[in-house]
Amino acid sequence: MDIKSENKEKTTRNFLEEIIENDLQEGKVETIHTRFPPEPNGYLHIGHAKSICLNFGLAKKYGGKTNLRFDDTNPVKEDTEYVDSIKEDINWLGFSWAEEHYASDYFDQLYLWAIELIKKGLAYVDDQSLEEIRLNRGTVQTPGKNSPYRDRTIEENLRLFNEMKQGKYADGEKVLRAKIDMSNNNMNFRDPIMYRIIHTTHHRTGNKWCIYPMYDYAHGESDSIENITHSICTLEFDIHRPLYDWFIKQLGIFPSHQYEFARLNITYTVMSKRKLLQLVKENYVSGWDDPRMPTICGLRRRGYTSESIRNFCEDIGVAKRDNLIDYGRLEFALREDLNKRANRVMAVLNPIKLVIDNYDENVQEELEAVNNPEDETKGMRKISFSNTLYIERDDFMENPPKKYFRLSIGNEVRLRYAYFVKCVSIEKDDVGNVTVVHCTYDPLSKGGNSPDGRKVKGTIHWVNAKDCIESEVRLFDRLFKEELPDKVEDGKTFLDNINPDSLKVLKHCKMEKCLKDVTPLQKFQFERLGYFSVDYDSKQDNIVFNRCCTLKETWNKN
RNA sequence: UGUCCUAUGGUGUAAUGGUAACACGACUGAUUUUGGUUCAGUUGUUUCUAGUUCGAAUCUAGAUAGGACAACCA
Repeated sequence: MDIKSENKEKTTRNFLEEIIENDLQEGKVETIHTRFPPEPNGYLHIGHAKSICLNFGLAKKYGGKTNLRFDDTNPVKEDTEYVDSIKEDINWLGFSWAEEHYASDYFDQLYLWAIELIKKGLAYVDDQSLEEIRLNRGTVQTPGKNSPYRDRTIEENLRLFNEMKQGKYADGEKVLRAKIDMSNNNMNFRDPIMYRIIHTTHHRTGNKWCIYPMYDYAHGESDSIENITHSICTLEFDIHRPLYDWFIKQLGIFPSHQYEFARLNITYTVMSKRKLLQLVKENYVSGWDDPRMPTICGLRRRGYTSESIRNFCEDIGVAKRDNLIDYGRLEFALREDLNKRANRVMAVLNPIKLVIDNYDENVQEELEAVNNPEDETKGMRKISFSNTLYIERDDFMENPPKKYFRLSIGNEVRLRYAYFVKCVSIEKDDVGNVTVVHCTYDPLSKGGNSPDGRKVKGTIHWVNAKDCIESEVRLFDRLFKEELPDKVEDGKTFLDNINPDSLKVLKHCKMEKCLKDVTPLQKFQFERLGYFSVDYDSKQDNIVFNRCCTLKETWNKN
């Protein structure tokens, strides 16, 4: 354990750590200050977790701090429902922010700075329509054309901008633009829009404003106001950095700097908020927290621990090249964590009755079982045993293949923590399905070992049919059939790649009675089956378990 | 037919001009009262071409490939 954690200690640095260490060393900054800037227009997903771990992790590592700032500059998409869920998820992940801010807190300051830019001749009010602006912007290969309103006087711009703020104009009638360069190779420099008119109630500022700043104008300034030293974002903002720097330079304010990393992609999942929203709105899943969703709340409900998610984010590293992480990496992180912390218990998902012919049907005895072989402190528990049990239907075969270690007629196996049993006969129904497996047991093998030293190859799990409880179990498979759900032929969408069999609900599963008083999110390993987490839908008389993931299977791979 | 970013095993990530390594996966084997865990081992890598250098994954140039950019989104 010590050796392992020592080995895990990282001796190398990623590119962001290098930048920070250089900045610290050269005295460019005294201490670092990062921020996590979600727009409250959707739930956080595993890609955000990477960003959260980076921003909070880096600050923590170098003794700095991290702000939470909601990037709420577009009232038509944003809602307090989302700010609440975002805060909950960050906390659950195990991070706490130094300060909580909203871009909307800075609307007054931003407005003043816009006036300053107008006065410097660096911004103007444009009357062109949306279409005209788009047309005159040119393309990536051809330069744009100056707006006919580009050379209005400062006085006129000031008056018009004020009238925009007063609500004198309708949505889309006018915008405020930075006056930069309509033929710049970087499209972001072709007189980017700073303010647009939106007559919509904002979740925080209500109806105070009808003009709202665009991302490019608001983000860098917000960073600057908060003295953010390292503004870390994803690669697609790389091309915005020159503009980010331009506004800060023209305003002469605190020079925050932006650094970009490659966003997380995982096989068999989609990560865009728009698409996740669509899955929710169109009922492909039960909600943002559906256990098949890659959202933080979905993963939580699926049974992921925050530690496993943090470990995952640490393991995958960070760089500037595009990446596609195997879904199995996430599962590995979960298994690694749950193996240590989840108590083991026996449950039969697809039951078949097993009757022990030579065991007294009036007797019920108690046997001892280990709660967690990886953690002695978890102790032991009693499990009850009788002549009538349930075992997994898969654990019996009438005509077993070559390397089958489980029950078949004439074969002996160990019932975990109980006895050796040998199958002597079976019963079938009219259509030929096996209904009862009859066995004899070896009384001397109590606890699972025979005094004569004879070995059995297989050990199977079971529950006592006479006092087990029943519950519901939900099994999940990947939500999409394709590794890259977004990669589709013309005319198709990612929705065409949805896996129709991603949810399987099992009722009347048989459980050890010790599971009767569980609470949501409590986790167990059902021996030989996988890790399971108690779902929020659980009722006193119908506990629901979600399968987090299976155990690793090293046989039967085809 | 523009500008910018990127290119290391199957997948990720290191190596900061000096022995290409770590994790996951895959495959062997050992241990095992979970076909789990654990342990030991095997497999397999610098996109290409030229240049600089005693020496290049690393620096330079070109090529190729992938990605980003033409929202009154963030």
